[in-house]
Amino acid sequence: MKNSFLSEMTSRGFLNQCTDLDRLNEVSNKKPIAAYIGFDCTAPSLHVGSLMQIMILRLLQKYGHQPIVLLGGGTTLIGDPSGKDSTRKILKQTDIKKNISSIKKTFEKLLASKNKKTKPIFVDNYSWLGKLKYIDFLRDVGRHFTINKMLTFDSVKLRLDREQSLSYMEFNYMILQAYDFYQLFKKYNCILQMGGSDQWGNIVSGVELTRRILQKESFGLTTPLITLSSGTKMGKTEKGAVWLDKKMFSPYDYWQFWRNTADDDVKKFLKYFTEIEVNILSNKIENESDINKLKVLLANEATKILHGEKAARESENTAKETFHGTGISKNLPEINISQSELEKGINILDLLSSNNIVLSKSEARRAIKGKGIKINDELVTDEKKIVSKSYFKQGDFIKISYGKKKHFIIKST
RNA sequence: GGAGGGGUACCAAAGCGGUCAAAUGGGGCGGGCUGUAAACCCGUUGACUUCGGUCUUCGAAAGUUCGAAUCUUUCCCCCUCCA
Repeated sequence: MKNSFLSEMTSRGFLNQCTDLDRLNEVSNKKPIAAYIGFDCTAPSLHVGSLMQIMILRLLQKYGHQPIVLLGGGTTLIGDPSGKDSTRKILKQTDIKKNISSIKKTFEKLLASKNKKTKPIFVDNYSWLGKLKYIDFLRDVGRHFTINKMLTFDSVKLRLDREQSLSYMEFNYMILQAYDFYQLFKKYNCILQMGGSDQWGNIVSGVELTRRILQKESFGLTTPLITLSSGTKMGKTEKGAVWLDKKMFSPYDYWQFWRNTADDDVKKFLKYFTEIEVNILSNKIENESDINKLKVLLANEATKILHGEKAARESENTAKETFHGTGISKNLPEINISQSELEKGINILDLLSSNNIVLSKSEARRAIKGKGIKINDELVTDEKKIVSKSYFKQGDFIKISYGKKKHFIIKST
């Protein structure tokens, strides 16, 4: 296979299943295509769970194809049952709208928009789903779906097998998603839908629907499920989900997330989440005996893609200073405390709890008992300790640490 | 519609009148070891505390009792079997 979109998809390990790989390769090598991936809008930000899909959109652009980003303003109202044990909470439309505009900003950072031919097209499926007329829809679209077949899809079958309820509303999800594909095919000549492996059923439905209504060929492709060596789901940290929006998850935390990748996942992640050429990458992996250097490489590259080169560099420096050097990085999260309060002195428990370093005073007490709190790298043993101006190191800040990885800087205002 | 089983902390699951802020396991957090890994070991895991205690919690509400997660009544919700 020559150097093409699909060849790189393969070499990076993004390929799980495709409706017709050879034919798609042929078509996509002949001329640029438009391809879409849909995203749920259940939260104001995407998280790393969607990152692989985003990397694929970038890859499309790299090879001159056009990505279509479908933000599911309509389908999020329903809730995709795929891969879920139970029905999710139903969101209000106003919240979904807010989520969409917030998520869109992230995409605008991640996808290049200079080149007219490859700049992303954003669509919200509410614009057509919201207009559907029930009877017409049943006649035009519903007739192409048989219950017999729908019952065989994993998203449905798994629920039924586990005796979890599946509402009629959710049962319709795959039809709506299929309809999305059909609409995008008509509007933008979009011939390919991609998604995670749990989307296979929904995607195939779309390919079939397009064929039945328009007698046109289209393709579906899924990515593998990311499995961690620990067996847990990717993207959870002590801080919760790893969000892509820096307001919800700071660039430094993001960098740390990648830096803390398990040994067995590093090589895989380098392929997935960096854009280093595959052969160069294999070379690096082979010649590097220190796995921690690879983790730093991963963290730098991944952070660069999302937050930019500067943020990546700063994060690396912050990490170096906090974990290796004796210095204190000014990039750590800051806590501002008024001059007058500092003059008076603040009890350590209050300081910790009122600045969200810990959730309660009880937790603060526990942390101190368990040797988890340090001020300027000195262990705090007395929960009655008063923090005042005299702790200011190098003149203008105090470093306060909870455990080995959570550090804060206190400044006076 | 009929019969039965159940709702306990982040999750799973014990407890079935006082010794229960609630066994145990998982997860989380902290410490040790190390490489900011993994595995392993230790501690901790409702809130407030002058460290004596105090307050709020076992689906919801009301009641019995000196005393309730545990007993009674009503309500809500889940599940299993039969129709």
